[in-house]
Amino acid sequence: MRSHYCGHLRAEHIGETVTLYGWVDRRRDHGGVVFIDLRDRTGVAQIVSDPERTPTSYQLAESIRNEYVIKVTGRVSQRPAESLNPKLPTGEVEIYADAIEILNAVRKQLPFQVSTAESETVKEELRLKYRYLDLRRDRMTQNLQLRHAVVKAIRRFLEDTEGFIEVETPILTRATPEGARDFLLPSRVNPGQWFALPQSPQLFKQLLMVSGLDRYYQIARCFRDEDLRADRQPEFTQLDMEMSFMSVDEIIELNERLICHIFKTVKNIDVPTPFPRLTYADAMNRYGSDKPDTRYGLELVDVSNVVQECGFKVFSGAVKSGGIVKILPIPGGNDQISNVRIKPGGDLFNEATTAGARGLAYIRVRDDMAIDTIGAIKDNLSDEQKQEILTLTDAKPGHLLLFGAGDTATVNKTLDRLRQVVAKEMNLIDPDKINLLWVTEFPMFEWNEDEKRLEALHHPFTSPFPEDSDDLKTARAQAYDIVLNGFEIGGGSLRIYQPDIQQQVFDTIGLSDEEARDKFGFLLDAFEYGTPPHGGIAYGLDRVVMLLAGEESIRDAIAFPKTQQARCLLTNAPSGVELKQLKELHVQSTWKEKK
RNA sequence: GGGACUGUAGUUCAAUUGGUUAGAGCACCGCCCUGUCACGGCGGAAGUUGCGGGUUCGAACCCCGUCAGUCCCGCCA
Repeated sequence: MRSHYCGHLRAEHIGETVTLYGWVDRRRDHGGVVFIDLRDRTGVAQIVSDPERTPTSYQLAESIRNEYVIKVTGRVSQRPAESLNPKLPTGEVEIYADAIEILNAVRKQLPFQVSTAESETVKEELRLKYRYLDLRRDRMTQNLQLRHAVVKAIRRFLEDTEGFIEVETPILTRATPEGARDFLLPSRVNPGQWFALPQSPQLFKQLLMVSGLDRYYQIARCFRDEDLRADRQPEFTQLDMEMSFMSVDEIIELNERLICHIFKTVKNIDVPTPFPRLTYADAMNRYGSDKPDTRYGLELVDVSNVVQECGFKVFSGAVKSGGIVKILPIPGGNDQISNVRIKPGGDLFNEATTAGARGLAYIRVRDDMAIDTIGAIKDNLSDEQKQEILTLTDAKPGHLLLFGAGDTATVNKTLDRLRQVVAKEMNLIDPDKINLLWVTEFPMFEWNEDEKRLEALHHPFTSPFPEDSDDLKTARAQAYDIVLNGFEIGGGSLRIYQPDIQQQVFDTIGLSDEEARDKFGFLLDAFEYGTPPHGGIAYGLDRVVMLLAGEESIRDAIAFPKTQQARCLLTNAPSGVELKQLKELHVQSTWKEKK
């Protein structure tokens, strides 16, 4: 006799006597024959119990109600071709039960139905409160299994074929001055001092390179105390990697093989290599985004040069004050998108203003190539200028051209959003398409207007291009992001390994010597002891799983996620604590309970 | 911190747009049927319309506040 857990029953077991465990989803008793649909993970296994042979089962039929956890012992059989009911499918695997034992009962009325199509639309609030039932649903079970398959593929590839080892790094660590807000934990033993939860194992993995562990990886939990989004959780999992003595090309090549291995193992999909590469400058120019979705076209066209001297102040003024004017050309958009939607109050107009745009100018190309447009363009642009715009955008009859004018960042952001909305609406996205690309040559720094200083775009340990070292402020970083269908799924860089360059970077972002010494002294010290050139990458594992599972929320790739208010509805965390605990931790609560 | 959407029976939704006793499917309970697999038939129970105010002869519907969930902006090296 063999034992099987629910889901392990297969056709090759026919004829065997087995013991099967599982949840009973539904019960039908028909004249003493007990039919139980036993959920397995690939379909429905069926238990048939014949009262003529097994009177105990018949009595059971009277007592089974609702859902139960059961143990069934019986013979695996195949439904015969000459079924009593000709409507029924034949050849199904089912169990002829000798004994059914109830192991545990299920409460009479579940908070929501687990097994019907309707359960797909249950309010998320309920799903999260009863997450253990939600995870019983096939879709969520499959997501967790997919996640496991991804992690397993990663481990197999990195450990067995590439010689990486996994090293765990501390969860209780130091607060970092740059980057996201830290989760802080008071130290009981060290009054007034605080641990921080790691935003990533960044510094530890660099130190591991100093230690000579030249191929490190970790499935690492990371924490960032920022507001949540559909693809952002405060607690998330990275695949974190770091390697010594490898060039950018070598790191990229290894990671392409890793990703191919994951796709092949998990989805049986062959992803062609090498992945396309776009520089940051090209990505911003052509798509207005550093994580463009290149499954469809709709590339942006810069017309700043055409309109910089035109009479329309919004256009010429934007260019003269250092900004740009760009166009999102939409083939067929003339018919698809009405003026109501582009003008104030329309959804596309709102989309644009949400991104920071002041308005949304447009040109419609008629069948005879004449144009319909707003008065300001009609009156203030010369025929030559209009013609040049049509030429640059490769406009054809039926095209709709949407304008963005203003500072570069706002224009790019506006047209990026519009591009995505339009692509979705016009069904330009092939859902089966997998589009992977590298974005490279990021700038080292970005101006932070609020703090009036330069900030590391990636992080302050990223190495600049050696040939750009004359002026670090405008230098490019040896950094790379990997983008899957418009989602940034990972990013990395070659790191700085020379103390003097690290010092220059700290200087550039305005980190004082004392502060640098205080926060990163250990790293600068370590660099004095022969640090190998190294670099690495980190992937957002939850996001990868979300995309592979075809989900639109990262929550569906995580077993126990938080709500947008960063709460766990299952455990109702966070919660208040005893005053005694706060005292031990030398923390005073200033929070007042609302009445 | 800000904007938008949602909240009605266990659950998914409806309620002719302010008008009688707030309805239906599934689930639940009872009886019947019995090779079911979204079984079928008959019957039943089930509601502080998230919560608190207000307007009105009258509120699920309008107004104010509040709570919760979702999406977005800010934020996320």
